[in-house]
Amino acid sequence: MPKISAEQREARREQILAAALSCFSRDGFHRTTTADVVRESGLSQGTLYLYFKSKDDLIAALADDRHQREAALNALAEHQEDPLKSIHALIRLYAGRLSDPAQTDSLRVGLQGWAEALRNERVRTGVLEGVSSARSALVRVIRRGQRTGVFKRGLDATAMAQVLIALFQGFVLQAAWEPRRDLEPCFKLVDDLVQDSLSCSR
Amino acid sequence: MPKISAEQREARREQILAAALSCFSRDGFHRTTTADVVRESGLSQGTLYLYFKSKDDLIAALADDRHQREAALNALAEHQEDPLKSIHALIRLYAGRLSDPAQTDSLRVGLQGWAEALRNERVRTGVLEGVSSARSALVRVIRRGQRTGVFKRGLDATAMAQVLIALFQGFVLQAAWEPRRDLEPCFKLVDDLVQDSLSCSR
DNA sequence: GTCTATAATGACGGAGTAGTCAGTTTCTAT
DNA sequence: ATAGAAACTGACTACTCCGTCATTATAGAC
Repeated sequence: MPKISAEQREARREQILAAALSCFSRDGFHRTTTADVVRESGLSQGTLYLYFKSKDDLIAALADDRHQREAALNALAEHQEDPLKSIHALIRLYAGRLSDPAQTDSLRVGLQGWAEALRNERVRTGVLEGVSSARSALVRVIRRGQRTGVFKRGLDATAMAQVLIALFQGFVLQAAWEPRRDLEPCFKLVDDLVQDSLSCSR
Repeated sequence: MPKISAEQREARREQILAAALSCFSRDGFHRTTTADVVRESGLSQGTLYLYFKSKDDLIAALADDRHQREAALNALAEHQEDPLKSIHALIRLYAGRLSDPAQTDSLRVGLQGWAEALRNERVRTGVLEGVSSARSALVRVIRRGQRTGVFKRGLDATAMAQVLIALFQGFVLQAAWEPRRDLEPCFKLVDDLVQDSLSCSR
């Protein structure tokens, strides 16, 4: 029989992941040593390897966690009645994340992950799946708006979704580089642009 | 007296930088060893250190190079007469870069650099200066358009510039992750959106 | 309390890497 | 030719880091 409960086990895991997030945010994946993570977590070298197969596995686990959370968020915003409200809700949601000091570590590590996606197949798959599912969600919202006559018909929904995603990704970069920078005017402008370009009511 | 001319010296330097770009694109900054760069360049371990102080210095030099080139590009597009044409030219310029197979290494390494900017002060400064100068260039173009009455007056030029930059940055990510993906519909859409939201002619 | 399986520990080995430097080659001036 | 300086070489060093494993600690069964 297990010496610790499943909850305790999960808590240990989270403890390591939290330590790793903090270290990775500070020093990046590659300049962070497993010893750093161990020190930050308060555990021991060996224990790390009871919970993760390798350092790469730890990185991938962080990425998985992140994408799971993101998917949940996106799903949340999608289920508004008014399609225009859905999109505005998404914009507000991301705007909030970018300016929330509690999420800077996550932002910074996310950016590291984007670079890592170029070489690490598992991270790459996660990122692309994340983008792709966000895109389909947006496309569904836009198409629904077009069907119900709230949005202009002529618009290329896929392209529009992709543009919105690129926009958010760019803001993530800028927020990660300069947490102080106020992106609020930009979000305001995007709100207006979306209104103008999507909505039939001018 | 020097044994080789300044041109030869510069050529050697470029030779190393080219090798580094190729290696970094393939394996990332941190999984690339100096031995890799040396092998790819056809020189020797010691020679690398005759041209660069350290591996970090090599990375920073690549970043500097890049930003120099980018600044030149931006300046080029800025000096169109018609402000709207300036912006469209910039869009086409970036669109071209993203789909040019000869530039994938540069794209991929650029993304690495964006992550590196979080920790490496010199890279960070370069990136921020690059963004900032692109932004001011865009702002100048937009303001000029507003003065001459081609663009809507009410618009927040700074926010608009920042939005455009975020957009491009997002496209860079997507192009780096999926070189196959056709972003053309997106650029088309951006063209139209810019037209709609900036221009007074509808 | 004792026994056993599970969990945790941390010192260590082996692999790999950045940067150096004593020696070699090559260019130029004379 | 030859000297001497500049450029180049590559084996080597000192160091770091990941992952292991023999050992120790601990929780629960009885």
